[in-house]
Amino acid sequence: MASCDPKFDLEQAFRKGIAAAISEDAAKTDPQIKFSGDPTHGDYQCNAALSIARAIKGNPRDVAEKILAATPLSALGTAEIAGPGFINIKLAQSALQTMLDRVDMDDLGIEPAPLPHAIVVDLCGVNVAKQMHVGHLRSTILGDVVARLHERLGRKVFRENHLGDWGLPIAMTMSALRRQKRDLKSLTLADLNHAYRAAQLEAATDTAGLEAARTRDAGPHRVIELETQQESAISAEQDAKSTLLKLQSGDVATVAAWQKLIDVTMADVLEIASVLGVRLTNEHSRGESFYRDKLAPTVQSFIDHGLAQEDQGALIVRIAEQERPLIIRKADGGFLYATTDLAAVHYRVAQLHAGEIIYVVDARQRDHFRDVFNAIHLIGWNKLADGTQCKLSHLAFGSVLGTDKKPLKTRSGELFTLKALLDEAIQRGTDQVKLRATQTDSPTQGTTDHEIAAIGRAVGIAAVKYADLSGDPIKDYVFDLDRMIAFEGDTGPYIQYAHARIASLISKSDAADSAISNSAWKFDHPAERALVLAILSFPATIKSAADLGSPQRVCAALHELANCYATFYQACPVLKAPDESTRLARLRLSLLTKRVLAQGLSLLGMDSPNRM
RNA sequence: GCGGCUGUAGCUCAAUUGGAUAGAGCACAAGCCUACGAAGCUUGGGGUUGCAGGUUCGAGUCCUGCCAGCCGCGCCA
Repeated sequence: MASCDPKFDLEQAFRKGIAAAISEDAAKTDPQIKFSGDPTHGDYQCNAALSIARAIKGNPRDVAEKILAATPLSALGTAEIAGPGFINIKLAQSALQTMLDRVDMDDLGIEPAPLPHAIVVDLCGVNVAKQMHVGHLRSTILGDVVARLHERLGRKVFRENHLGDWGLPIAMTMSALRRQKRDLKSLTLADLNHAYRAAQLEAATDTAGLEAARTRDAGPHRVIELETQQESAISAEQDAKSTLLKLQSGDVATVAAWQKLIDVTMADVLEIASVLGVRLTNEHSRGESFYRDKLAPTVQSFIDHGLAQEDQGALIVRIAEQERPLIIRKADGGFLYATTDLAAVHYRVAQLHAGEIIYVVDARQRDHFRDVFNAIHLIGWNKLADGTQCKLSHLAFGSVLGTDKKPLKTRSGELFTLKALLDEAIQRGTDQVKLRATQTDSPTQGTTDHEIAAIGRAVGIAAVKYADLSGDPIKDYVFDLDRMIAFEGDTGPYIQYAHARIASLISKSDAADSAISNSAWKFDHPAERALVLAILSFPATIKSAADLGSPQRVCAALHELANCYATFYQACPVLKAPDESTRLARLRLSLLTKRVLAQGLSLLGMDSPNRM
């Protein structure tokens, strides 16, 4: 099967050239084929001559000459040497046509790249009783897109929603609810969230205050005052601990209440996932409680391997060259977050046969994951049955900040909920679609209310997701409602717009599909050529986006493609092309662009409506 | 104190992992709907890439040292 990737073909050719002109050794290094940003430099360039020249102490231009002379470019195109030793390549029309034929198939040139083992994507990670806020958007959609990319390449993916459904916080919430005498039957997530926050405040606030007062030698009156406040917190904590004990020992009423909290939380999570177009259902939920029976054996394994030791009553794992150990059992005998994560890795490798586990989790947990991964390596739980090693990676993302660069809060002091954001986005999207549908000459005129709602939703959601996915995940980002729900410029709706425009063009053309798909490729105008190159680079972008876990690459490629199309659309009349063969060729190019755009949007979990 | 991340146009972000003149969007200014959707296109202004060194044909990218901001740092998750 011919390749549809100019870069790949050029790499093959230049490797041969380098092997013949320099040495087999030199050919093993990257031939450094890059897409030319500047069309005056050709389509692609080979930058290998410069680094090879240094290695063999030769003159870069001479080296480039030699390499080029030995490179079997043949039908691929022509090349010339420029600057200090760049080899600029202009691809031949015939070669591009062959590649277009390859892309213009059912798989759009994206060939399967399966892996021997499954990939686990740990995403979403909400806590029971906590409402999803905008911070959860990132883990959920980043994880979903990473999963989609791997799935598209034919890889087995497990989406694991490592729900925070076990431990003291949930017990605190339960005991708070009981003390408030809440009827669990009519419980909403907002109530839960409220109780959760109240419980957190009760327990946390004044511990910190008291500590501070003591360490800073505050006056005795202040300390006593705080200690008095502390008493209620302590009694609340006692109550929570006894609730936790009941839960852990399987007390029927407590377990039933616990299940109720999970149900209420999950109903909301799954609804949001559905609105977001994220593939996440109940079957992907494997929360902390799933591992509860595996915690003691996990700790025992570390003891048996001689990796755990007691320290100040707690059980710790020492990690080389690191001052702070990883605590796997508390002095009171309880287990921690880290214990659960260790057990989860074990399960995922041993039972799910994961060749890679990708944790899509907040960057603040970096140290935690580093320690857990190190502990896993120590005990060897990353080894698969066939002897290969599971790769443990943390796809860390930054925090969501307000425009004042402080943690996001609304005026009331409540966190901005994810639901509120999505509702607003859908509302604005719908308003916009509705407005356009009433304008004369609008292609959406006569659209039913039902369709308008569907399109408005697609546009609004795409805007929000694109805003989050198009940047580097590691950076904190400033939450700006207007920016996240923008429909113009470098946005999701911009891509959708290019797609809808093409759909409208094709339907107006009255050309039979077969006539379009049987026409000959033709692209003489620079805008057409740029569009062709953008199409051809897409499959490789998908592969690298999957391997690097970078959805932003997909966004950038789609924006580039949509932008090339917009320029082409402006410069090259399609329906009123000068002659029939040009008309059909441009229709074919448009149709292929439409399919690639739809594919890209789908990988980002966005709809591609035909009208908007 | 120790460790990590970040610093690019007025604002929000890119930069094919060391390549040629650092690019987009927003905002601003000027054009383009009697050719197919103006959620669009074209053009313009706007930069000492936090600072100072270093490595080399070549640095926003790698190294060293500073500065600033954010985050993390034993029995919460």
